[in-house]
Amino acid sequence: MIIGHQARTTAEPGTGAPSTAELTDAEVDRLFRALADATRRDIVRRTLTSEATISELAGDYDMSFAAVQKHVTALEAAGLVVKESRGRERIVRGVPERIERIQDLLRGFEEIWRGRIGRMDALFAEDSPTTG
Amino acid sequence: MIIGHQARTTAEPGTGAPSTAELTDAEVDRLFRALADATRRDIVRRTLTSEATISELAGDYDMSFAAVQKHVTALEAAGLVVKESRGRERIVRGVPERIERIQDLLRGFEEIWRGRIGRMDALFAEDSPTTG
DNA sequence: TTGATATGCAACCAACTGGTTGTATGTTAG
DNA sequence: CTAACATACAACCAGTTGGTTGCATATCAA
Repeated sequence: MIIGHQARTTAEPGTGAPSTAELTDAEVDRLFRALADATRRDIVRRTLTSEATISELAGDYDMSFAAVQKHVTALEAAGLVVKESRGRERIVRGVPERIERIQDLLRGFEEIWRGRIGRMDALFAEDSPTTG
Repeated sequence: MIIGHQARTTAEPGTGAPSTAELTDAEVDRLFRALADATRRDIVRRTLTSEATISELAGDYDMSFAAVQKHVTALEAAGLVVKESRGRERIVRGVPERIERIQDLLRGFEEIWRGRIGRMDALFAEDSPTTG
């Protein structure tokens, strides 16, 4: 069906994480990979409800400060959180728009197979008049 | 907020991919990781619309048969596709329920921050009677 | 049986991940 | 200034990933 799927979307805007605009394959990769870790999912959940410093986050997981810091960096690269400097601290906040973006992506998948079902319905409709 | 987040759900049902039942952290990991690759996303898209053999899939990507085979194995382990034997061929089909499951997960995230907004609305409601 | 096709699987490899420790730098408190 | 705190970052390491090739096995076609 598709061979050059790695060059589907527009060029990379700079490996950053823009809020609007199409996502490149690499960005979608980063997005899903960032969520493929329970600690990172938990950090996202946490920072969606209330902001937290890296120290606060690090205090709640059974790993080093540096490890948590790297998780936050991965989430930031994926655009799932943003960091803001406040004095010597870094405030981490979840980015709901990014979650919605993933939902959009999956809705795309959903439409694909809904489309298949729709076609099946059409076939049934040719046989029986009231196939709901 | 949560420390023992790795032991939230029920025990693993056998590293398989059941259609119903709660997903363990490890299963969610596998699910997101499986989607963190453009080739695998493309295979899922393809097999959601129409089934395909491994050979057919392998023919469309610029990599070896074995590589595509491993991608399919990863997707199968994540429950995103199922394989069925038909003679010497293996028919690969996408599993829409699994996509829906991820949507459910993300909807959980959405509710978290919607909850925050809801609380903000409540605060505004105390000040002005017709906010929204 | 023979040959072509479709798959499965193991061994191998480079690159990446997810953790560690150590050190440097910037910021706040006395 | 000095000490404590918060962060950044580099180096290191074991395990995983994503690709390869080669070989074994099963099925289909003559």
